[in-house]
Amino acid sequence: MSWTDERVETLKKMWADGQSASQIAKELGGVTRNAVIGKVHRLGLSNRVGGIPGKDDIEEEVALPPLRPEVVAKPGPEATRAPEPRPVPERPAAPAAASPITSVAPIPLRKAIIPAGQPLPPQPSANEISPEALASVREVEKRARRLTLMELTERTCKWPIGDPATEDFWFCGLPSLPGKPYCEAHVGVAFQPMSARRDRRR
DNA sequence: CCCTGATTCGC
DNA sequence: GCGAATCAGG
Repeated sequence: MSWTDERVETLKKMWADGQSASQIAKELGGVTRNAVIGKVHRLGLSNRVGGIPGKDDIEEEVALPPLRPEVVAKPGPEATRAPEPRPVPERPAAPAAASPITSVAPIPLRKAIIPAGQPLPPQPSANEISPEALASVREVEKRARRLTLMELTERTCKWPIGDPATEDFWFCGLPSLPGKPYCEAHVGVAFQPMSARRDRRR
């Protein structure tokens, strides 16, 4: 595979959108994440500064020695770094999600987290969940890995637990079922046959 | 162990 | 220019 204009386009778009190199590599196909990263650097759209700059952006080598004017005015053949104040792709500040059990808030997990085609975490009311599944879920949640949003991968359960408005919030994080966004227990409450829902519903 | 981006360097 | 290998880190 080669970097056709179209593929580069996809790369740029996804990178700007905050997708990881490996995700982009999967999407494109025929390339590894290394290839993607390499290309990203060559394209000069590397430093994908996204969130809080942290503290120090100025580094020793460039910032320390006050150069004389003539020295400064004469950049080498390869001294052009695009100052480019890039617009930061909006970050999902915090998922305005709530526990599926205790609340009915929507969950804006963006596509960067949930693979295409996956349904968003449902918000079943308590009376739509079988007592068995409910008990099972609560048991599992005690053993949840308590991952943060950033720690989620395609293989971790993305079921939100707790109140996102507080520190008392995390994601299940247990191994997700292959092809599913949740672990076994959470899949149990997330995916229910229509018939079962109808029977249980009032 | 899963993952992330960054860098190097032979091709 | 390309990207595998490697590095450094969460």
